[in-house]
Amino acid sequence: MVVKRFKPSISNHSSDPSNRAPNIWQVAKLAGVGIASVSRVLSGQPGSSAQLTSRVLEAARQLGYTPNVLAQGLRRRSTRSIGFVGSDITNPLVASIVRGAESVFSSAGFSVLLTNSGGIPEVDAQRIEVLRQRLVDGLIVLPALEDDPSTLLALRSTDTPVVVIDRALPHDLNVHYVLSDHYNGVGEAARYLLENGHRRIGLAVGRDVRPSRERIRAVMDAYKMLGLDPNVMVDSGTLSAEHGERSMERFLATADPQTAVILGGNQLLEGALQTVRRRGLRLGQHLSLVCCDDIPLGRLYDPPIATVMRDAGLLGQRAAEILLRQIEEPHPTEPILLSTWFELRGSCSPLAR
Amino acid sequence: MVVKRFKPSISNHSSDPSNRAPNIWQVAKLAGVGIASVSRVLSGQPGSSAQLTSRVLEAARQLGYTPNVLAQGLRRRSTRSIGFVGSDITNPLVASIVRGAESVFSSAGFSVLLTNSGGIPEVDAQRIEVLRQRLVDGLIVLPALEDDPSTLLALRSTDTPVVVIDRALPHDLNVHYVLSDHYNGVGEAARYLLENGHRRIGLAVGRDVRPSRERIRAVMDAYKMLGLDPNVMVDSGTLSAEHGERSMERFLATADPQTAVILGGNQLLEGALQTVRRRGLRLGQHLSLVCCDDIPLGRLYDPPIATVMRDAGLLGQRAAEILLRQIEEPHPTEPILLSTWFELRGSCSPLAR
DNA sequence: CTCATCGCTGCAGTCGACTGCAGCGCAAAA
DNA sequence: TTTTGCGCTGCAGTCGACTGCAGCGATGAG
Repeated sequence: MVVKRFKPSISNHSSDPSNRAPNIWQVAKLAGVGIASVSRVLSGQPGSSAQLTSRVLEAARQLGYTPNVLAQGLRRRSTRSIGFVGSDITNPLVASIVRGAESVFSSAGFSVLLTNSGGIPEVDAQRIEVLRQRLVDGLIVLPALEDDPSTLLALRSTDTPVVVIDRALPHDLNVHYVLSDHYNGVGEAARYLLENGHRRIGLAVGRDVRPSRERIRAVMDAYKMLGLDPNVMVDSGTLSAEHGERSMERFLATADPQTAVILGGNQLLEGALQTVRRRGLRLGQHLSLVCCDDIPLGRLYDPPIATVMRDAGLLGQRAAEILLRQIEEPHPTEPILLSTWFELRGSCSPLAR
Repeated sequence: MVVKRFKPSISNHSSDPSNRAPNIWQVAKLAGVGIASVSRVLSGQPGSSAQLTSRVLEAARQLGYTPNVLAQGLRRRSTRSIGFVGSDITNPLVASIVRGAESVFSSAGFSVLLTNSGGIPEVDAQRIEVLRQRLVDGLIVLPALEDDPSTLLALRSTDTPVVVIDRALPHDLNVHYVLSDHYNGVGEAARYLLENGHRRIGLAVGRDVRPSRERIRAVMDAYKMLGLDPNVMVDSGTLSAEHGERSMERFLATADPQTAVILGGNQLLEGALQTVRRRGLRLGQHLSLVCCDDIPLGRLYDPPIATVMRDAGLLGQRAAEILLRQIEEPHPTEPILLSTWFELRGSCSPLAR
């Protein structure tokens, strides 16, 4: 007798059984069919007559039944959820990535667990661990550092597929990559500057992660490509307004000040502009400025900020697509490289001389 | 014999049992104690000797055991997860709210399921339904509309606590509120404008939701407060750059153009500035502009954009705190009202005349 | 009339943790 | 020595869905 399940529970468990969500047994009873049949119909398995199918669906509809995802997950060993680990959703770039990924996931019936690490590697690690415990079916990560032991350990002890965005982790990690081709866009920008007379370029970058390295390499190579001796002042730090402000000061405070500056990250822009304003400089006149990653008002700033653009939403979408494919069936993949491009705007101009 | 659990399974279930995560039985075996004791120790229930406790903890540590959240959730009827329903994480305001909420939740051991509706009420409803099926312990919602039947139906059929941010839903809904005091901040702004000679104020707002209504009321009341006849041109629509652009055109295209404009939402700013630029106007000179909700570059724009500010992160934090308290024990609450304030910047100035 | 086939049912075990209960061993108190 | 009590164990049932298996009734073919 299955009915025993519904006699008053011995346990003093919290909620009143009467207002509990309907379960599969109630559907089976109402439809006058077996539990196995309900399960098979609702999971879309073949081998049920049309009549059986419609009776089950009707009963489920009447009761407003939806399978309990916990029980389902326990049995099926999958939660149809994925975890996102990023520094800070407040960064428009990260927000766009999440947005792009979430739209792909939600149409595939997956939910996204969002976490923020504040750019602290240990927190990255801790969040990855939490998501592992939550049995997510996959992870999208944008770690603060590429070689932090705790982060790497956490990633290694995860056995779900992982897609890493815009970072290059040690080769022994079994992860998949979606990367931006910073080299290309920043190269374009640097070549524009060099071809227009600039010779001293300041480059502010974040910590030692792939985007920073690629940007440095791109600027260096631009000099070489044009047969010039590289003369780049690189200032690295953590991406923040303060760093932008400090870098800009450093670039301008030398005996031979830089005539052009490339900011490797939109978080630097606010601080850099602060300095520009404080010094009473006019962009595109006294100084050429390029920023990496678009910012809403960048195009409307006076002058508009020349920018190395990329499609952040696409980054998230691609990551989601790869992850879904990996969840379906794991297999090795080549890193995906998405383009960036230089958009010339008023903050950049030929060197007046 | 509990051991039978570990003989080769009859079912052809997918994953190899050998690399499965350890379960409570394995911990009990290794520690040489009973399952019940392991459970009690790990759930922090009293009545275990220090020795038992340490043996259990040691065994759990050795195996790298963490309780299976699905099994736990199934039994305990709670997932320690909450759902966030918002229009678009790409909006910096929403991002800050999520960030604020997430930090509170994660330190309480809760995870956040993020969804985006794109501002479409039916999608709001669908997302709420998905989250209900996922058995979230609570919801934070920022619905696109206040009276959409599908959204309201979805909210009504949810039996977890709900916190609504910046919206006023029908009274019969059993939800909790965290609101911004738009009336105050916009009122300040309007009074500043009126006291400085402006008489024709354009007000662009979003759809008919609480913030829009409060902003309209605030501007109207500002006129009355100063003994003036309200002369406000209100243009409502969906918050977007296009709407900002159109509104601004309308405000300026009349025989008696508005001399000051208040934008009820930062998404309008980009479009509005577009129009300003196209018409060759100088803010703070030919036209005074106030924007609601700060934008990163707003302060550095030339001229800086006067803004009705609010602490969006706090909005999220408060919502999270209320929700956690409701999850612990449901009880009625008063709406929480968080302040907004007017920050005068260069885009606003006394009417030259 | 018999036998095979088809469509379905009911059973029972499984996923992993939780918990009320009976009971046991040991130690201290009576 | 008996009693009491504490700390713990083992059992079994529970949460809800899934699934392999045996089997049953109806149908149609031989």
